[in-house]
Amino acid sequence: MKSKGHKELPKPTGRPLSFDPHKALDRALDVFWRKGYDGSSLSDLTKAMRINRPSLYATFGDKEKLFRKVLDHYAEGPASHSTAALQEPTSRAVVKRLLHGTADMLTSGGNPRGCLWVQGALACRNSADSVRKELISRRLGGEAALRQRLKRAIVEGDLPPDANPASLARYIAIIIQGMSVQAASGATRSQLRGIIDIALESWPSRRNT
Amino acid sequence: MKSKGHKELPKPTGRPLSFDPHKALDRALDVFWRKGYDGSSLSDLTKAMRINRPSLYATFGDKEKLFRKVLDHYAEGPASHSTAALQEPTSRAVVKRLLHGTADMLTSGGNPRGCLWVQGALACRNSADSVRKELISRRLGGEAALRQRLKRAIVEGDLPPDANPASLARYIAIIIQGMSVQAASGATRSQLRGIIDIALESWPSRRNT
DNA sequence: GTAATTTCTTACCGTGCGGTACAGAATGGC
DNA sequence: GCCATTCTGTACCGCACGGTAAGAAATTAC
Repeated sequence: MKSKGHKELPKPTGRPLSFDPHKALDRALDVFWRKGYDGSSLSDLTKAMRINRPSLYATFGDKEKLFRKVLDHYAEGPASHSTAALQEPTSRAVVKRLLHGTADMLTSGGNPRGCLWVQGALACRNSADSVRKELISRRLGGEAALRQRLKRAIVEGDLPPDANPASLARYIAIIIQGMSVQAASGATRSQLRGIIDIALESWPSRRNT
Repeated sequence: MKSKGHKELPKPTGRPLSFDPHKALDRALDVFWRKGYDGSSLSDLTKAMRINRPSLYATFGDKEKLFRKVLDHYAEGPASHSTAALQEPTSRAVVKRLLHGTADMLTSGGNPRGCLWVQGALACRNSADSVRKELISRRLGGEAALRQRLKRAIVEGDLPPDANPASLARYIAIIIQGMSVQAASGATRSQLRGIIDIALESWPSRRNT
């Protein structure tokens, strides 16, 4: 590998791209989100992205690499609330924002129903096994980040010292993933909010934040 | 349709079946459970069922009809705890048995990880749209049964009169479906039990059952 | 035995899949 | 102009899919 310069735009010779890769990724996200990994065929993708098949291959690699890039795009876009929520001051505020942000995203009119991380992971055929593992690892990663945040909350006195960060984080993860399934079944935003209220009743906290 | 006798075994002429349809259904359940609807090919199925393809077609109809029969088989077998749990005397006992029964099933060594109703419903391609709807309807049916049971609990004074049966049933459904996703991600039985303990802390009840 | 009936075996059909070869079109360098 | 370089469009490849036609094999009825 050569050392790359600061932002070297190395005189792009040759025929220029006729599409915006960022927009194309957006449209690919929409397809994968709606249909899952296996359910999205290359024809679906190229049609939505308004790109020919060899262009897709040249720009993004094969289908699986495109999917991974879409996952990054998803984490930075529609799912960005899940990382942003960790910065709330108290654990209760973190969890509250996490759950409400998820419920809003799951039932936003412009988005497909459900969560890409959950939709894509299940019911994939064997050939997509690495994709399944990737999604599992991303879900576990989010859960681990929350667990770390809850540990900090204990140190800060925000959660009681005998609280179990691992179980609590897993509990929240289950709520999120369950809401995703419910949203795919047609649950409305207010219904999800009703569930969040119940789920938060058992949240341990020293303050009534 | 002619009126059928009590157990008429109407002298089966012709070549007899060389397999047990019940066992074959068992093996088909295993395949669908592990791989989902779309992920299970006819070759996977016939290989596991030890049946030739035309035999499958003659006995069970096409792939979708076989899947529906497998769903019934699943409801009567591995998932039978979910209907049995409704007969517990108190709402708390119902929910407790429901959740623990699910956790046990999800992490039973002999079973595939996860829940057939959840695994199969998501990430299916368009062609299997009717299958997706069938699974959604079965999940909503289970939720409705629990809701009715909780309404009865209010009448019986087992739940406070201001409890919301619809939200509570949905809350439990979310826990179940979330556990299914977690089990597919590798969660262990004791981890799931830890979550159940947290989830039940917010359960309203007049007795400490 | 022979006919009738039902199941089993093999081999195949059309379709859509993910991925690619190849030639033509659009740019920069000179 | 004219080359090198890069992208686009079409048409194709091998493969696995769900589903089926046709005849051989196994049983009962008589």
